[in-house]
Amino acid sequence: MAPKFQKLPGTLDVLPAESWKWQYAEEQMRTVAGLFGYREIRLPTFESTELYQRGVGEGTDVVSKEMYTFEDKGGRSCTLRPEGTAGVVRAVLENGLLAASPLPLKSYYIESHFRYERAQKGRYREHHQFGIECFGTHAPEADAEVIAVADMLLRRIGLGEYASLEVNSIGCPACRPAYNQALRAYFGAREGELCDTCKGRLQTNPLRLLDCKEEACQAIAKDAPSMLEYLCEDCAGHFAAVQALLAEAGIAFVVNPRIVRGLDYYTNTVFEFVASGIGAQGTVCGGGRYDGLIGELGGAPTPAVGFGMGVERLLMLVEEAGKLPPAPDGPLLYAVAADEAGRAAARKLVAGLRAKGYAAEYDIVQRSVKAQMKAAARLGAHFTVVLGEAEVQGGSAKFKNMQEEGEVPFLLDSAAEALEMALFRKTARQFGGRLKREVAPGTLDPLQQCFLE
RNA sequence: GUGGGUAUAGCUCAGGUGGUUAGAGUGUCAGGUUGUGGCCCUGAAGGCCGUGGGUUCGAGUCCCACUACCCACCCCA
Repeated sequence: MAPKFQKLPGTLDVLPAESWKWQYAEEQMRTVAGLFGYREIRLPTFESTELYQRGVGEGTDVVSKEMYTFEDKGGRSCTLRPEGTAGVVRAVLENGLLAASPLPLKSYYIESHFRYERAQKGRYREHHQFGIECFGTHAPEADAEVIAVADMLLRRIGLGEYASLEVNSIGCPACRPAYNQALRAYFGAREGELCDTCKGRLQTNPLRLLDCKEEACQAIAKDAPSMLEYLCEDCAGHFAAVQALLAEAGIAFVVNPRIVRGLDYYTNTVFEFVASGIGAQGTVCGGGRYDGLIGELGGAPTPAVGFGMGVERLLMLVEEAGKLPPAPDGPLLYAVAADEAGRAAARKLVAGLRAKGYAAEYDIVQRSVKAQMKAAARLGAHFTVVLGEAEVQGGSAKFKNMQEEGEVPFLLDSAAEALEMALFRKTARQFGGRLKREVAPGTLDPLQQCFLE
């Protein structure tokens, strides 16, 4: 029975039952970004089409055939952002941030990107990306730091052994032309064996031949001259320094001379974190240096590095690896009402707990006691209490622990405080005294926090 | 843009060679226990079988088109 309205191809619903996974991932992203001093930037979802044409590059697939472009009522050509960097650069320049703030300028974002392409596992038309950008330094330490952010996030989220880092350098305007020349000479000699798209790219962008997935092309590319042999002195030194810094930081990597990025703005360092388990889309995170982009978009030439990380892909990997944390706790109390008097008492008790900052629920569908108990169990409530005429008269009720055995009588007037105490004890047992050292600051709620102090 | 596969209940799926009231499991709701969850039992609700054509006396079943989804290419996160 096809519903009247269905979501558009390549879009995704994140339903209430699983939104906590997204919140968890985003929380980790914000935490790690914060540890490295990156601050959030929030930008418009659409920009002028020209920004992307100039920024990402007319020759890229993203710009030439994947953009959601429309004309608004004022006759402007607008485009739903297909990637994050161009918009960040625009905002940084428009607001004069490079002049007004101390360098480096570090920012991060978590936002939707839109690309019109055929959806498949791990690839969507609207996908979410966590990205960071670091402006104003050409030092290799910046490259290493940007990579370290991605590495730390992947480790914290449980993917340390599942995603591997590949790095490369694609040179700068000083050394790239010579390399392109060498590639043309090498591939040109065997042009007949190349696939059609590669034949075309031979002139326009020979770098991309290295990236072709065609078997025949790969076989040829295997022995192609490496960019690394053509790097100018500056680029070679920079790349060597980046590698040394990564090694020093204990971040494992392999140099893969065949990684090239699909966006035109990259220079020097490029990198990808790749993993298996999300279909054919192995790249969870991709990025690199883009020293030419700011100038291209009208700013004073400024070096920059950054990366983008696919949130959907990240979550797929985390689930695949079985590294998701347990689902969040249910309410502290579900107050079951047996009659009208009990209903009023339940409302009061629940309101009191909520005011203290604890999740608590009662039945708002007027169901039977049994159905309310079922609802409480399904929600994962820690405690239930059945309230009716008798309890209201007597002023006390038995609170049932839903997760262990046992019923405890509490006075209704002080039930909220009693439940707080019960939660204290539970927390104490769960975490024990070593908690302080093992748990990162900010991951505990205020109650757990004060228990520790 | 290209190729392959799929489309039946909220979800996962059965429904040889076309035949009359379309099934299971699970989930939902209710009852068995007139005030107590998880196990068990019973019942109910929930389907113009993706959409539109065609073949046929008759189509969930065969044919065509469309659409969507899945997988892959391309590209990218």
